[in-house]
Amino acid sequence: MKMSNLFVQTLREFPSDAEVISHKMLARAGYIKKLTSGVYTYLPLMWRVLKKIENIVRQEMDKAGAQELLMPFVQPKELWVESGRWEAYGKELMRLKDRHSREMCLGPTHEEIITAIARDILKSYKQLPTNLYQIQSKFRDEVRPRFGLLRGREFIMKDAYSFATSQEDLDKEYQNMWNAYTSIFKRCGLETKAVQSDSGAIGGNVSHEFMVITDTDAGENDVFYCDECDYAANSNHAISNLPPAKVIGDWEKAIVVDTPNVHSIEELSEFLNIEPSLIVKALVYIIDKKPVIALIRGDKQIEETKLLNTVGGIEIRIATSEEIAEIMGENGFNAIPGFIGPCNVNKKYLEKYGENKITFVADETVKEMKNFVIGINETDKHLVGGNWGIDVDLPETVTDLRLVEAGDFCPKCGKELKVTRGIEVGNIFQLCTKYSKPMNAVYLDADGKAKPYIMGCYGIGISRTAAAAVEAHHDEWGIKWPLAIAPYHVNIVPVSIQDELQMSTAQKIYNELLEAGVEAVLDDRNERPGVKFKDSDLIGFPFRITVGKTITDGQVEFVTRATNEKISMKPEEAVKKVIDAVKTL
RNA sequence: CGGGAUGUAGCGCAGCUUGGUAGCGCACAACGUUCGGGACGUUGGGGCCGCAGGUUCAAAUCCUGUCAUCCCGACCA
Repeated sequence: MKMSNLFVQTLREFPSDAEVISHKMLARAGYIKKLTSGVYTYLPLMWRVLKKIENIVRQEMDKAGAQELLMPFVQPKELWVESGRWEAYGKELMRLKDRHSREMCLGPTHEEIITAIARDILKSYKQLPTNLYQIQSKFRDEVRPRFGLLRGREFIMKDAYSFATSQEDLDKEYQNMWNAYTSIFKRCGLETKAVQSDSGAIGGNVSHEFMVITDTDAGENDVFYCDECDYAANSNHAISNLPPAKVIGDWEKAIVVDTPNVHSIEELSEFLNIEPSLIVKALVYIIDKKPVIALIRGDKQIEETKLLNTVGGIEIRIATSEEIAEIMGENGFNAIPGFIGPCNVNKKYLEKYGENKITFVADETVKEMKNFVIGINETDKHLVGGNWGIDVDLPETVTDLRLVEAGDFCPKCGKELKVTRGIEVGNIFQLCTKYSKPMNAVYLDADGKAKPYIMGCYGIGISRTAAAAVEAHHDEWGIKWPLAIAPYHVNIVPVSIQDELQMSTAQKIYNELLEAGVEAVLDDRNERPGVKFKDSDLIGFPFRITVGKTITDGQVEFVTRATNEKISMKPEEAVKKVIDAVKTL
């Protein structure tokens, strides 16, 4: 490709609406153009990168025995009603109506469709196991799209779905996909860590996310990991053992004390001069419009995903002061946050809301607490020296709701956990019968009985992987693409196109590389050398061959973008170096 | 959905306080001088100043509404 023909416009400045480095770089280097919030055009350079990632994914998926197909992007409501997700998926599902007022949606993922296809075709255990995948644009109407390609609304995804007759076969396929993913990301030049995660709206039991580790804002997930063993988990799923803390108070018996204007755990611990770990913290949440009060040890935080899963809800948020007053405010109690508690709750307002009555849940940390401090739903008062079963009833539901912190102990080996940020580029789920059962997707087993498929699903964000690669590989001058996913392998830059020897040598190098199957660009523009070098660095060609004045001595300059190392050598050596590097792919 | 901000040429911005019919840099086109890390000069093309109302002789500028975009929070494959 001649640079003069390449459809690209690099910018002198970063666009003002870009926040993270991958977005800034890709926009400035002419890879992407925003159409509307969270929706981007992939310009020719970007499309080449995406196709390369797709091809790596395709090769590894095919090698792993999966078969590619392509499902429709627009989907009918009926299938989503069958799976129960027309209600459950929430506002992220982009819904629309056709001219007959039939309700449809844009595919955010394809479990419903693939399950419907499978049940029509996979009738016998003899056809199983099998794994089907596609690479396609998805649409999710994100509340707040941001970070360019990292969290767009429209994005390209590879999604695979496996069908098996047993948990053993699912386990096998899960491991098979795990291995394929490891190869895929490695080939893309990305270091990833597989971490345990919550399965979210997709549902199911076991799941792992493949994270590109990056300690920047672009990493939207907190990952807890252990250096000593292989434990690693997303914060929404991580568990830990706690360092010792004081959980038994010094009070002889339970008494109510005045705690005027004390609204937070911090203030309360200061006021009473005690450890926060002696206080039972009560937080009022609204989950799917119903009030939920969650109890946890005062020095710990609630992990909302865990709470949501415990209650079985979809939408979660902290209640407003007004709502707390509405829900809890009775008997002269102002219901100011800070004095809420599970005890002393008037039966009247437990029942007042009918189906929306208050649910109480507790984190495991509170169970072991004794002689503790707790809110009793009375303004400016707390109970000290309280005990479960005597002064306060422990909620029926006691489970892990706690957000892990760095410094907690690894649940596997007991060493201290560390935290880092990660970009999720892939995930694998064991769905089991989550979709096959409600959708009545069954096969006939050897014993002649109809059984639901044991399913798994496996996703890779193609466009997100490209952005993550930029996050991982760049410097102040621009992108440093890994060779395997770079839009072109090499850029050949004659310093002056007026110089006949420079130009003819560059042209010769270019021709030789093209003939060898190398993806080369010849910068034949009548620009000053500085412009060409800046563009070359910004666009991120893995190699640059500069043909300048030293060509009179038979030398060209060979630049490796990854290290910015420059070496003087003969043209034929430079050609060989590029060909050799490309051969390793 | 809460809080904050911004919409003026492809990109980055000024002009708005104090209304008088739009400007700068980059990019683009032409010519000339340049030519190893984003050159310089001259000339030129490109804007319903987000949109709709209102006030006014006159609105990019003041008022109201609306839409869009971005940031923080909330939420999240």
